[in-house]
Amino acid sequence: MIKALPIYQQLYDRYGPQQWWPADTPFEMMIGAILTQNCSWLNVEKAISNLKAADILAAEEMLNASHEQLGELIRPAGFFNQKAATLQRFSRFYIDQGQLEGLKTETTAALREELLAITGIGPETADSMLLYGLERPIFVIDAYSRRIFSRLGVAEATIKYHELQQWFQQQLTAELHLFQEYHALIVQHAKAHCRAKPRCEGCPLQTSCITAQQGI
DNA sequence: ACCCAGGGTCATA
DNA sequence: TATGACCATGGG
Repeated sequence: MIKALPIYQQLYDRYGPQQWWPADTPFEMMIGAILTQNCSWLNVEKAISNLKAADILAAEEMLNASHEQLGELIRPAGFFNQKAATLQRFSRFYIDQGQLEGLKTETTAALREELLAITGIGPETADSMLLYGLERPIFVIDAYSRRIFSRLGVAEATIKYHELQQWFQQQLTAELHLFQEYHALIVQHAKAHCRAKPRCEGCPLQTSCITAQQGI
């Protein structure tokens, strides 16, 4: 039976602390979570840079901007029509709940339900916001988590989001810092290791490359 | 030219 | 419930 903590330790030994999420403010973090959906972080940085340059990286300003202007600014992050609409729906919610101070007073379960009710925000985006923006100990699952842990034999490749999340949360103590670092390390492993050439040399997980086509 | 990226929604069977 | 189409840009 493979345990989650030894895997974490191997990743941490190799890559060190990640200090996620890269953002100046919680609101910027949550905007980044929407923008990074199925798109490389490099493109997200361009979009965020555009939003900052236009001085609308704030909830009120984002609502005042037109759909067309917002879409143009975030164009590098792809799916810009969908994401522009999602950004404005999220900004509406953020203001209605009393911004960061208001969100802080809500329970994690209530916050999660409310975030998932926003069209364009699914489980991974909501949990990323909770973990890194609102500092709640929720374990974030992504495509890499599925590949790694299915290839390690922990679960089927088609395991549901909630089930794999429960697998982690049941055996790890719910410590914010641990959950934040663990997810970041999984992403770092995909970036730094699996894209290295030659691929998969000295893989700390001994499970080959975790990109979609290059597995075991 | 192809594959992929720090997903999510909606229609269909 | 469970696949498939669709959204769209930029890097390797």
